[in-house]
Amino acid sequence: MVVTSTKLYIEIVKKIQDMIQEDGLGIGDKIPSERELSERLKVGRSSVREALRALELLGLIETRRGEGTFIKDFGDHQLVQLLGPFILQGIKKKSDLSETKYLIERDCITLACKRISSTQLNFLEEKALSNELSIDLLLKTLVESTDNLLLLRIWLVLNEYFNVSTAFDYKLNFLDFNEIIEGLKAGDTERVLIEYNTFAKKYMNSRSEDIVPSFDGRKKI
Amino acid sequence: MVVTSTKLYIEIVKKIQDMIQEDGLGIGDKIPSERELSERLKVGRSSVREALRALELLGLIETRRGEGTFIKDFGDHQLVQLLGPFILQGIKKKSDLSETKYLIERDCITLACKRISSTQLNFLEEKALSNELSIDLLLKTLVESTDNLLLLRIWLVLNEYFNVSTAFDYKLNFLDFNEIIEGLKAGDTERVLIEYNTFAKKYMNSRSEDIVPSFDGRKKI
DNA sequence: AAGTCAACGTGGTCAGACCACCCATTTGAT
DNA sequence: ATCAAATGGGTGGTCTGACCACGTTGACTT
Repeated sequence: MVVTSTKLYIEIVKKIQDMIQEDGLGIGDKIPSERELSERLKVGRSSVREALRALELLGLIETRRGEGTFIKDFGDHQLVQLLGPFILQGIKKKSDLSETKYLIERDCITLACKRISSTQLNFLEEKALSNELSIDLLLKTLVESTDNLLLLRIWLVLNEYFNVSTAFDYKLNFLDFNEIIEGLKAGDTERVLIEYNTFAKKYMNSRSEDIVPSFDGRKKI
Repeated sequence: MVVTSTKLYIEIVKKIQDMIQEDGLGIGDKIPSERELSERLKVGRSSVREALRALELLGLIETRRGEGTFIKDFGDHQLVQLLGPFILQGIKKKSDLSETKYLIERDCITLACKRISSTQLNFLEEKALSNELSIDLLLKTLVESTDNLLLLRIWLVLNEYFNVSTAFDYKLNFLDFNEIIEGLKAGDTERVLIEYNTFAKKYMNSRSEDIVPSFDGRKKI
């Protein structure tokens, strides 16, 4: 038998990803059945299943009993739901998460001030008026407006992790949202960031003094 | 048979988590073998394995063939490693990659100026003197100095893909490195960033005017 | 033509087998 | 008595085949 130093199911995950790419499959498409994958890749079905479970946890596929396995729109994974009890242990890591999230959001806001489209601005205004604008939706729209798909995907993962690992339900009122939207309209980065910091600081538990003061302490240099 | 609406392996994950908590197991401890879990939970071993794969993916456990399964320090998730190829898949615009890499590096440099240790500074100085300091090594050290494991993992993935997808072999000489190291010593963020920008600009092909001018054009506000 | 239902394909699960590996113990030679 | 080699048991890693539960499809009935 072939010697495999790395775990087989990891290899299978990669092969399936390659297969998807080669066959040009997209969101919603059906991938080969477990039995067919097992045959094509010449591995046991149980190994294929372990690989599929991994992909499922990552939110890349969706399995429907009796139907098959389908490529899913990237997003809501099971993943984080399972972490609940455990995540409380790694305090140090939790700050890693919030810190990283903060940094990326700040970058995205800076970009958004230059790149956001009028369509997206109108969308935000409408949502704010009808009181349907949440912080999550605002941030997501801003990250999207950077027109950087990679940045968006990273943020989606971070945000999902963050939402299940933290009890952060801070709310902004209409005036806060309006201030941000007006800042975006004017392309005034500082104005938007100052408003953003008012609530972002609240979840930046530790070490925040290293990064947040980019405005408060800006003058000190 | 009992009707199970949710997937069995999800249930098993929860039960294992409960079991760990009840037994008061901590980091490094060994959890029951797959066969024993299968017996105690009255489920098939393959189902237990699917649950363990999930926990492994989340970085909560570590399996060692011939030894057993052990509770791991929550942190270095396999997650980002597996997510890497996926996140980057379908990123058509290479500029997304370089832009994201740039933003994260700039954030890390800002943090590094406050957090880098004297040990790390000495390391950089030695490497620079012996002409063994590459841009990659410099950046990696700076990212590490942020003491943010998540940030490090994201950067590692980005850098890896950047290096294979781009022919960027710009070199810095000793004086350039020295300028950066001196800036780090003094905690002078701007000084380091200005030097960093001199070569970072070179791989920021498009849209760079949106982000790079944070120093060049800073005065315009 | 519209409705019914049986066969098929799918994922979900189980049981048992064998392998590769680690480790502690026993065994053997020196 | 000492120490190295062989052994045996326990563990995760993988494969196979079987059965179940569910959705779809298409031929059959009405």
